[in-house]
Amino acid sequence: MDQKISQKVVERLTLYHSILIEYLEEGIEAISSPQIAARLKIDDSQVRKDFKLLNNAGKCRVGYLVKDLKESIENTLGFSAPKDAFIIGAGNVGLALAKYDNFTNYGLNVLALFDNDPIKVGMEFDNKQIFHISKLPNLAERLNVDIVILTVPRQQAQKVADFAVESGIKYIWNFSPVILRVPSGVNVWNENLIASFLQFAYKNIIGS
Amino acid sequence: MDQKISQKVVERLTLYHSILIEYLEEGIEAISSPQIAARLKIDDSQVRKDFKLLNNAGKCRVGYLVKDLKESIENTLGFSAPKDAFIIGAGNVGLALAKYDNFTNYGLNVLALFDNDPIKVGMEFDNKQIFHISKLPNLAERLNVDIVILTVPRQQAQKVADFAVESGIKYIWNFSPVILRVPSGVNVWNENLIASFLQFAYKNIIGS
DNA sequence: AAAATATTGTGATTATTATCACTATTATTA
DNA sequence: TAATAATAGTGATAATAATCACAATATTTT
Repeated sequence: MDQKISQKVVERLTLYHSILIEYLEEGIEAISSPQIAARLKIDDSQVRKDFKLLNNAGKCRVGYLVKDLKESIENTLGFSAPKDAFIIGAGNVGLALAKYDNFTNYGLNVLALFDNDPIKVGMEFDNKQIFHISKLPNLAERLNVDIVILTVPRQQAQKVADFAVESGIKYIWNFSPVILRVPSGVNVWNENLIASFLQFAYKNIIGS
Repeated sequence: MDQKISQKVVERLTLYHSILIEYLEEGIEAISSPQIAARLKIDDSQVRKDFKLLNNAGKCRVGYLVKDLKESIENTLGFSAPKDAFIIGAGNVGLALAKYDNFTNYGLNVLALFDNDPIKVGMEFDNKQIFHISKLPNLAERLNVDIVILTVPRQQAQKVADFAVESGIKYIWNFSPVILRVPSGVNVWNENLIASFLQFAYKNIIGS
């Protein structure tokens, strides 16, 4: 599949999706590009061009069918292709994500958690067992998991990431505020909450 | 202050900052643009142009001073201008963020949490009290707080946001997967974790 | 001291992204 | 039925962002 859709567009697709859920719940069948654009404070032609990429045609004077559009976005973003993952780090963030069971509806199944704290190991959270980190290589191979959500403290992040890579992990969703060094072939996505707040603060509070 | 620095640059500044912390901890005094660029897999001239915006000069054949650069970024991003905030929603995500005490080092002080669950109200978490949501207007005014971190379930997000706005809140860091409707003058920053994962998955797993 | 090398700083170029302006179409209203 | 209005679709244009290329400079090596 050719990556014809840019990251910018993918980001907007997720925003459109949130709005479509709302419309669906309200029982509204059609939505127009100016309506969406107004909600997101963007240009309406942008919205139409994005939908064009999904091969989702609208109807003049009516708009787009909410149901079809939602399904188009879900197909494009891979909701229906379930991906199994582990969480490494059973701290507050790790546990919060483990209970975020909505993930499953979006194609992400968290199968288990890992930690090195003997008190946590053996416990269960939201039907997910917490294993000792040493069990990672074995379970990753047996369950064929190559995605981890990394929520360990900053100081341990690189070391744990190295271990995950040795265990065959190919995709790391990294919540530690660290730029991980990984070999080529391994993909990292950074979710730095503090950094995100700083961007918000700069845009709205400081830099204006 | 004129907003001379674009969001894209601000985003990179937060990434540079993570790397600078690492260098500082290792006791390395200088860092070069190619070093940073290699870590982030971006162009080195990009790094230099970003630093130029901070008025932070480098030295040929040596690079930039880690300490100075880090301070420049922190000044620009407002680390030293403390901002008080409330968390609304004492669920898993809310509690995880409340314990994320690193926030304080980055200029964000969480003063208290709010919830509508009578069991949670009155409890304390990481020295932060959980108040009933009805106390929000009063406390926001008394403590002069106009920033909230919204971590309530999707179904209640808009209603709670409306209430927060009525209470004088001007900045909402929104963790609910909902596009909030707010009056002009109120700023929303969306942190949709599921959407973020979908972007990651599309980029690396699906769309390639 | 001279040559080689690594690095900054930056103008020029290219690529990407967003906006504008307009036509075609379809539903609604007079 | 004709006029009006709202909307999709889209090429052209503008704005923004990233990359390239290279001169200037400082350090290191020979």
